[in-house]
Amino acid sequence: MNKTIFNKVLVVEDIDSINIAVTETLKSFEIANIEYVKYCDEAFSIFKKANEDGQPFDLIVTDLSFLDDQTDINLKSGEDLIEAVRNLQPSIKIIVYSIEDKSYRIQSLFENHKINSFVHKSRISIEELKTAIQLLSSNGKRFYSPAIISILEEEPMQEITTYDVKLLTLLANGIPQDKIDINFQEMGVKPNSKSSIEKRINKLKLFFKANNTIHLIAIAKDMGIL
Amino acid sequence: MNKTIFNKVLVVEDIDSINIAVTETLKSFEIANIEYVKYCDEAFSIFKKANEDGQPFDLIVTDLSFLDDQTDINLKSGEDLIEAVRNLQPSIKIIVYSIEDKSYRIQSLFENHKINSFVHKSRISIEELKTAIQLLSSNGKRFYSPAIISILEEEPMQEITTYDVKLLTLLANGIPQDKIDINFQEMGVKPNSKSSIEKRINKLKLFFKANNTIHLIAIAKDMGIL
DNA sequence: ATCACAATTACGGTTTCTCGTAAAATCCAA
DNA sequence: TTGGATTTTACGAGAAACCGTAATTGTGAT
Repeated sequence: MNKTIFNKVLVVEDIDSINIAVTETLKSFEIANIEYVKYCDEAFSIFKKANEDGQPFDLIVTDLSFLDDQTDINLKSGEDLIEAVRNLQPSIKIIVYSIEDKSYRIQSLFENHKINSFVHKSRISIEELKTAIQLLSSNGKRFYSPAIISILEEEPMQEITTYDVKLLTLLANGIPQDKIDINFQEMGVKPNSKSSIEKRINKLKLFFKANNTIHLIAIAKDMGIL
Repeated sequence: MNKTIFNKVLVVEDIDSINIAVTETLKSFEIANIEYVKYCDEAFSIFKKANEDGQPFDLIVTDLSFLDDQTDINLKSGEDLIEAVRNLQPSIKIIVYSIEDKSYRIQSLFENHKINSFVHKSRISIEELKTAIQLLSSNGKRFYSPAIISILEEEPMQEITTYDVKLLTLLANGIPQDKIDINFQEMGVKPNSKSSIEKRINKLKLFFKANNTIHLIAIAKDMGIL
């Protein structure tokens, strides 16, 4: 029992206490080769070497955010790592193990980064991690932490486009509303008149029930959009 | 060796993987009684009972932020728990083990909550946690994670008062600038004329190098002040 | 009590943002 | 291609925020 199809697993997690517990959990499965690292860049170089040596990993368990300890960092986040890894070896299975609970970001993980499972760091996350690995091994099925599923369902959030994110980002960076048209023109972003920008900000305020633009940016920050 | 003066320790940490690793670490010391919980409220009731039974804890290791899983939560954060515990048993030793890295919040922990040590969750935090316990046990000395010391030193941040935080909070909650005077009057906050509020916002914008109020709130959010 | 200095408040002109309306451009179906 | 609807852009009046200055109040030292 506890046998999986996985022979070689890479754990990417910076915080040592979590890294220890996850690695320990993996040992309860009969996995021949478990490696763990605390930096994305290190993870990618180990991954790349294994691939070139004909001994590729078949599962990665990774966090999303990492402390920046040192200079000269190439891959700054789990997203960056996942993208680099997927380019090199599209078939790799990826489980994200993270505290993230913003629907916007989690949806993006599945849609843009094609991750296989998302385990939410929580009071019962080690059990969920085991389940995720079992499911992925036995029939390749995805796993979402149940607590996350309800979050994904309750807020469609499809309303928010990349256009909105660019707009909100400029506002949050202190660009005055009536200078944003210039920025958008330079960036080649399409509806870029003062009027359109004004209207879009208004829609966003309605959507997020914000009293004014300041409130809007605060809400966007809270929701993890910015 | 590895002997400490601590006989009864309470670990308060919601994420199971971390909880496991911390508890395991404590077992490497010769501590007779280690208990661990995943909720602040549960922590306090256990703490209180131990105190009443004449078997009080002499050390608490706690996180700061907790997922809210359930309804009817009394103590919502590590700060709340620490305050409740300090009221009941002022002599208790408290180590905070957290990912927090905002100077504003950490300073407040030492100044307002009189914690004994702060261990920053990091790639080397388990070793630091051991050091913190040893130091506290042998000569009652504080421990700050070295990475945090540099953060505390580089930004004095004493400029930011509770008045500023109240002001920024109202702005972030969508209260228009020229209605804040009314709010402050109702709250009994002292300088509360439109003019003073305006001036204070201006100072904050200078201090944080913000182009406008929107930018200011975004920066405050990023720095963890809000 | 009085003076000097700082903090707080008041106020007016200017800029920026807001909101409604309407013209112009674009898109899509018949 | 044409008409109708939607999207984008333009504009102006009113509201809110910004900025400089000045009046008022408060505080501490003598």
